[in-house]
Formats: sequence, C-alpha cells, structure tokens
Amino acid sequence: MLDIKQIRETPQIVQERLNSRSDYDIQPLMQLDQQIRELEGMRSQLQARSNEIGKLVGQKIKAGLNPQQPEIHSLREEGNQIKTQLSELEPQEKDLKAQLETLLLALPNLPSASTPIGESETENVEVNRWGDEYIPQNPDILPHWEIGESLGILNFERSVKVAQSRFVTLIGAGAALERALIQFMLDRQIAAGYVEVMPPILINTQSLTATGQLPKFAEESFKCADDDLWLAPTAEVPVTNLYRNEIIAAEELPIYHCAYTPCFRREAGSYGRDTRGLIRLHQFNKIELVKFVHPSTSEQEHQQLVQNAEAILQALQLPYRVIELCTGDLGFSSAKTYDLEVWLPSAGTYREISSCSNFMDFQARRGSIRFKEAGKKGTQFVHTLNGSGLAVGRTMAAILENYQQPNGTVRVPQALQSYLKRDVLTNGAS
RNA sequence: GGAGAGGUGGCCGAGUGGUUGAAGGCGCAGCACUGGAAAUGCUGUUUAGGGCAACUUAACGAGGGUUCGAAUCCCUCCCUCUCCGCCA
Repeated sequence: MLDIKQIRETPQIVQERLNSRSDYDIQPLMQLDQQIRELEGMRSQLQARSNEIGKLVGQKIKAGLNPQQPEIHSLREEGNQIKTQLSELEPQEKDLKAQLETLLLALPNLPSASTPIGESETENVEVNRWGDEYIPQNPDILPHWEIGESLGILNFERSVKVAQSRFVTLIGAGAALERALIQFMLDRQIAAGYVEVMPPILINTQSLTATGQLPKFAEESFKCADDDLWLAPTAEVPVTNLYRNEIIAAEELPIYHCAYTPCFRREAGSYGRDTRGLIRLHQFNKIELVKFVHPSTSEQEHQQLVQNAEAILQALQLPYRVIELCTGDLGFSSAKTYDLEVWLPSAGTYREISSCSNFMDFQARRGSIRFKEAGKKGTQFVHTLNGSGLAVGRTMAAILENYQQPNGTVRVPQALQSYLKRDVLTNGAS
C-alpha cells in the first residue's frame, strides 16, 4: 500500500511513477482524501464538545447536583443533538474511508528509481549471464518430460487421473531427486544465515491482502470455499505474515527466513502455455527466502538475496542469466525485481527459476509490520524482500535437460551426489 | 462435535458506567547516589489520524446498541485456552 501522505504531498511524482507501470489515475483518490479530512475535522470538533459535556455532567452529579436540574438537563439535550449530528457524519466518513482503502489496496507499488522504464517483458534488461561453459552442446537434446518419463521418474498421465492436468507424480529416483534438492537448497540457505521455518500453507484472506495477492489476483489462488482459507501460492505469504501487526525491536533486524513449502497456483489465463512438463504446474515445491530489514539497508540486502539464490544455480552448475524487470513487467507489490532464468536446452531459452524482489515498505504497510528504534519517537515500517532459492520443480527440469547424456541417462550434479547417493540416473532407477 | 474459561499497553496484570489512554509490576531510557558497578531512589516510557503550533480525535479481540458519558451494561461475530469425544 502506498502512503496516503506521500500521495497527498507529491501527487505528480506518484502519478508519474505509477504511469511507468501502466495507466493509473490517482485523482479520485485524492478527492476522497480531501473529503475525508474535511469530515474528520467536523466530526472531531463535535466529539470534543461531546466529551466536554460528558465530563461536565459527571462533575456536577458527583458534586451532588440533582440530575433533574435544568442545567444538567440542557447539557443532556445538547449531548443528544450532537449525537444526532454525529450519527449522520460518522457513516459518511466510514464509507469514504472504506472507498479510499479499496482504491489504495488496488494501487501497485511505485517502481524504484533505478528500475528500467519499459512497457513489457521485452524491455527487461539482462544484467548478468553465468555458466555459458556448462551449456550442453549435444544436438539431440530431449525435453525434460521425455527424459523423465523414459526414466520412469515422472508421471503426468496418472496424475491427471488423481487430480487434473498440470500435476505430476514423482517416482523413485524422481522423488528422491526432488527431496535431495529441497534438502540441498535448505542446507545452503541455512548456512547463508536464513532461519528455517515451516509455516502454515493454508492461509487467510488478510495474509494474502498484506503481501498483495489480494484483492486484485483472487483468481490466481485456490480457495477453500467453506473457510476463510486459501492454498498458499508461495511461502512468501505465510512467512511475511508471521510478523503482521507486530512492532519489532530495531535490534532484531534484519530477520532472515527460508522455508520449504508446496505452492499452489491456478494458472488462470495460461491455458495454452507450458502444457507439458514441470514448468507450469498447479502444485510445485519451492524454497523461499524472506527478509525483514531496516529501510536504509534494503538495497544491499536485495543484492545479497539475489546472490544467495544464484549460489544454488552455481553450485549445481546450471547456466543462467540475471534479468532486471522493467517497470511494465514488475509484479504488483514489487519496487524492484531481478529474475534468475535458467538455461533450458530443449527450448533453447532461459526460463525463470527465481524471482527476487524488494517490496520496500509496501507489504509492511499493508500488514502493519513495523519496527521501533530505542529512544526514537514512533515506529517505522520495515522493508520486506523475498526471492526463490529456488523453485524445485524447475530446477529438476533444468537438471534433467542440462545433464542428460547421449545414452538417455542423466548425470547427477556433483553437489547433489552426496545427497542422492548416486552419480547417474538410469532407467529403472528406484 | 460436547462442556467450560478467557481476550486490556513491549510483557504480566488491576479495573466500581463519570477527568481511566487506562492502577500496580516487569522490561526499557534518563537522572541521582558510587572510584566503578549492584542495590536503591526520582523521572519518563502505547499507537494511529488531523493541525505550523497550542491542541484535538480515535483505539481495552471485531462490529453494532443503550447512555449526556462505556474497558465496564446489552446483542452479534471472531479468536485463544482447558476438559471430554474423535483422529495422524
């Protein structure tokens, strides 16, 4: 959520920066704000008088005056009049405030000053590329789902029977590989300073609103109709919300968490895309990194977060590039985002495997996550950041494709061999 | 699912419908005392909105209601805890 004060004080700047994403009009919002403040002024004057009357009556009765006295009677009369007036003003003010809240919740974050301006993903900027030397030169590369199915470690057909399309069942070495990747990634991120958490993955509406998935993107998440609970689309939501409505002592910052969770996405509107394989599933596993930091450090924390995610790809010797998203492609809550894209040889392209964002105080404001500096008056909003470290299913896809050998087997990346207790995946591996 | 208890400030915990934004304690900060510290004493210490400011408004789980006045009374909802049942 944007700061209404910032909008009020520098509307042109806010408007311009929003427009760098797409078209937004903050005029209605500013008018509402103006009306609200006028109403608020009137209302609080009336309430001040009402409080005064309340005190006066109390004093007089305590002093032994008869409650039926004319003096008290007229005060009561005035009190009743004020009550009538307030009963008209209050609902108006409430209604306008709710309207303003609705508008504010629908506004995306302001892109950071350093975010490249652009309309769509075609204007994203490549900032780094790593591991060219690991790109396989074999011309007969197979897509990962074909390798996985021929090795008998992935099964899509039976998963349709159990659930729907866009689900997978991992079998034997496939399941073991997934589990090894999870363990490997967690071990690395814990060593990098992240405290592991296993949060709830059924989460309430408030939590999704705080991180920005709601109200705008309701159709992207699975909802449990009988309860106010949703399936988490990413561990970002439960982990960030661990600290919702809290005031953290400044000394506690920064807080780093990593979490392994399944993630659930409806993938509405992507019907034709990535229909095969592990790339776009309704359910997938992810290791998420979440940081709560002092605002003055969030930029360097962001760089470090990206490096923590990159370290996994490097350890697995998977070629990737780093993309900085342009203003038009930036996620709703993000001020600045780097995507890591891993090389998928069968497609001959890089595909997103991690997205590392700095949300500044946007989520903290929506979720009221604040910190207090000793001796300083008031509180400040923390900055939140998060990134995948990494998406596990896509990592498996990348390994199957980049490590496949001409005979149809798949080498196990060296860093994983001790986890998987083998160095090659062969047909019939169990 | 059945029965009961409860939700108050960073934490614990009082609270009679009338100057209670809230006693007391802990914690924290400052000052005093000390060579220094402990102990002790004094002072301060919620958050958010509006106003240049003086100041003012709101908030005791949430939302309604009664009243001149509600943390306190009434209604609805939510949540937590305990016991029983069921269950991995």
